[in-house]
Amino acid sequence: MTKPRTRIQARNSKAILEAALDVFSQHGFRGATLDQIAEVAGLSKPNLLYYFPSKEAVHTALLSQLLRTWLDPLRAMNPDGEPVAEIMAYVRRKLELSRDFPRESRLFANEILQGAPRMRAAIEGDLKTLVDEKAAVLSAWMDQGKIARLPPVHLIFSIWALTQHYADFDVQVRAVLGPGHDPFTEAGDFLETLFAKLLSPYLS
Amino acid sequence: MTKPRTRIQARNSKAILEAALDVFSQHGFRGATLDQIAEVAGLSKPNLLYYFPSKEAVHTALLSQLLRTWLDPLRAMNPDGEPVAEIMAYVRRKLELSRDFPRESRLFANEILQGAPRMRAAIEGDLKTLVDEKAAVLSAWMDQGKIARLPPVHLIFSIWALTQHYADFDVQVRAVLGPGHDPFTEAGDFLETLFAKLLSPYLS
DNA sequence: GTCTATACTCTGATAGAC
DNA sequence: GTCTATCAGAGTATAGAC
Repeated sequence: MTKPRTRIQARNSKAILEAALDVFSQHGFRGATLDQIAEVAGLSKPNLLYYFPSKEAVHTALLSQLLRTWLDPLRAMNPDGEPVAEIMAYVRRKLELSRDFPRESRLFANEILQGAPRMRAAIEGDLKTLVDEKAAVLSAWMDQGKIARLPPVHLIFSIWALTQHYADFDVQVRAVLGPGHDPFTEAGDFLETLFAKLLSPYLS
Repeated sequence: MTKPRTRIQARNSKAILEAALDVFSQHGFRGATLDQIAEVAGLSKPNLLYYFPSKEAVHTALLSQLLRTWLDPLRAMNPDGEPVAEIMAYVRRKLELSRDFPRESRLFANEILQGAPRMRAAIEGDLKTLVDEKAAVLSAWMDQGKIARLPPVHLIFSIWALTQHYADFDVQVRAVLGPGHDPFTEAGDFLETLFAKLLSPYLS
């Protein structure tokens, strides 16, 4: 079912992936059931299995889309741009992903928590390659004294950790903040301050 | 099986909780199976169910231990100590928890990812109370100009996010760093630099 | 293309022998 | 206290009518 040919196929395929995102992101691969996915999608279970040959296939379809979307903001970091502005823009885009696509973030988190059994190749391949490339860019900026000298890969980890936290631990964040708070707006301001100070090359 | 009375009971209870920690932390509640837990523990499934009445009970036993251990480092933050040193010590202890008890960290992460169905009360209660209390301490330190003015709760979130990332996303961290790295040692140095700069009250 | 019916396996839990 | 046997229900997947 890679290329939907009719309108009804397109609609059902989309409904299935949408439902699967709900269920897989909340319960992980093994905790998710086709019954639940089919119900959320508004289809019978056999009908779901007409569109995708197996549970595994549905999951794989979601994951293959995911990594691309997930890495786009990092890919967009321009080596020829102004260093601090480029990094800040990356932080902002990553936080927007957390805000607008929290289920995708949790799907990814679930996969990594489980030891990345279905993504290991992508992580050791595409992901590592891209990070290495961008770490080199960060290193060059540090050599030029444009930003503070820090271990570049850990700097990238810190951006991932801080932005994804607001999607993955949303329940905890909201419970602790209490009502009357907008987590993502507050996080945006906080992270801007944090990285402005961290990246500043002046002062220890 | 709250109070083991014989040596064999103590040993088996411990083996079950140990095995359950392995399995629940990797697959979440629904993804974990009693078969798997029993096998890892080296017991038959009925024998496991002699010690704990249900799957739920095993999980609950793990979680009730968890939150206490997890919050101890924050609880230990002393309002009468030297502010920067206290916060740094908290970061260090939290990172040590990630290094020494990664499965516990992932168990917690799984529970929150799933919407905290079995921990909501604890999070909205004990956890929130403690965070509110410590946020007040941080605010006082900011008022006294001892540390930079930042949203205190988000400062705490940032410590959680940055330290837990190295446990929860361990697979990704190691894959990206490649061989020949010690993630936790490097993280310790990096986070020390990060929070030193962030907390510094001087300079914007 | 979609549905009903169903095969077959896995999972949580119990009964009862030892 | 531990084991074998087993149950009822849920789980993935398939067959075949329409």
